[in-house]
Amino acid sequence: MPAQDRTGGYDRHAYEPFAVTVDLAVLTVRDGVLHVLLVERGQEPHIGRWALPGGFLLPHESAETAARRELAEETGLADVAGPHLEQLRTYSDPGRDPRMRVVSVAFTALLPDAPEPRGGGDAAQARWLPYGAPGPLAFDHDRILADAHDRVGAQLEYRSVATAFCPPEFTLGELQQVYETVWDTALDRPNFRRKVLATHGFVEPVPGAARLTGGRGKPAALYRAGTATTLHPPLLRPSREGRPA
Amino acid sequence: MPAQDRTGGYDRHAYEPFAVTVDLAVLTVRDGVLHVLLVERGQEPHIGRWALPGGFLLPHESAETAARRELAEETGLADVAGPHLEQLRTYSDPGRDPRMRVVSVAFTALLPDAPEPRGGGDAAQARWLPYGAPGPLAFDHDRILADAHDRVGAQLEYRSVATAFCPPEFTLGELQQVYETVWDTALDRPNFRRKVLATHGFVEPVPGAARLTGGRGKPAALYRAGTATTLHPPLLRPSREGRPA
DNA sequence: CCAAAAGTGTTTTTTTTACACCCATGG
DNA sequence: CCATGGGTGTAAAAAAAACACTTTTGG
Repeated sequence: MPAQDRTGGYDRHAYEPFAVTVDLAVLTVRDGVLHVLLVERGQEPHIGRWALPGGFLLPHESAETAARRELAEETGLADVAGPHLEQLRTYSDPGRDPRMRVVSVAFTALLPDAPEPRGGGDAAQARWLPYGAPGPLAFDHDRILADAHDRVGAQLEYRSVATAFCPPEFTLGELQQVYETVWDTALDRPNFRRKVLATHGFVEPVPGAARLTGGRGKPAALYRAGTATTLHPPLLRPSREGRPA
Repeated sequence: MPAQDRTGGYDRHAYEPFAVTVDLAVLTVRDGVLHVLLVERGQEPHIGRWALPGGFLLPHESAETAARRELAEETGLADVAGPHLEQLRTYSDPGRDPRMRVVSVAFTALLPDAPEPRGGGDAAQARWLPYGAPGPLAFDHDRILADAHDRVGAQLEYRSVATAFCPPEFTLGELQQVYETVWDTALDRPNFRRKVLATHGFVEPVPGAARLTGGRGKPAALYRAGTATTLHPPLLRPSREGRPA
């Protein structure tokens, strides 16, 4: 809620000030492996550990604006439309930063392929690392990253976010690889194709265009992201009911 | 992210302080109508308008703790387990409060039936109002409330949140009414019943218990919320493809 | 006996799955 | 001509939808 009190007048001392930051879980799929953009910490606490990129909100920025700015600084991307960026949740446990009270708004960003980040300025150099590879991250970033992965996995079912992992023009094989990578499941190609094409507004064909993938095989038709944001019907993840633990 | 900088040392002036609050979208279903818990504002800005309940974070509180405390204060409930409470998203546009910079973490709370709120202390009296009935709310609360409604509607499909609208023991008819109210759609009773019972962990029967609903008709068997948090398979909302706008 | 609400059964339709098969390309 | 990846067809199985019908209660 905006500033408000229940005792009558407006009281400037009714609140405590907090530092507000954004954290970014930036994901991409590279050769069938999920990668995360991480920064190595240069000072205590957690010096030498990997951390999610992020930074403070400037006085007149919304969290969304700050997240997009940080993303541009960290990756060196000057994208016009910009990558897919979405709020994940806010982490506010006292003690999540030992130095001070910090409330952090976490975002998930999805990027096509993996342009190696060019340090865009004063920012510490960020690097793509395979998801799960770097040991424990700094602060509560393991938790944030796990939440981001869960959320993206769930969103693939009913939102058209998978195309955010793909370049502007992509093949259905590439789209399928996104699903298989994030879900860590193999999918039946004919059935995947049919579902995607039946889900209207998900993808639209680029007439006549085709591209060879992997150097061999029949060139694949190209598609662009459609206008839909939600998938009707959804593309449900295969159930893992009778599966070995 | 926790406090961090890119320029070397730790700089206490690298950030601006913000006021951090929580806002609550508290929902219940009463007689087949969705109701929201609202507070009438007693001072400027937006004096006399309805607003979502909420308040400031205390220095050593997480947003979740603050939300639960505010909910208890506002409703007078002293629930042990407490109602279903879940983070919605964070609203941080500069200018959302004309007086100062306020970042607000919004929550959705779901309650069974509608205990009329008893003012639990110094809090302004809160009231249940039908969803959509009160004109424009204060600040950006219309947006927050709409987001909450969207989210809950979507969650009914793949999460077991519907039981949070029901008392500890409920009939399948009551559960169905939750779906019908939030989705604003009629559902086929036999099919609904089958789906709910097939979704394992959603509900479990209370052996031998039954209750008369509406004074007439066959007494309905009672159920409790199951242990599942996600629904397998999901209970998909009927598609509105060929529907009149 | 009637109305109302719960609960069961069954047929039809649609969707999903599994898998066989054909196509186009590079080496 | 074979390996590789793209693309189509189809029959069997499963799931969803539609709707008739039975049960149990209060009046």
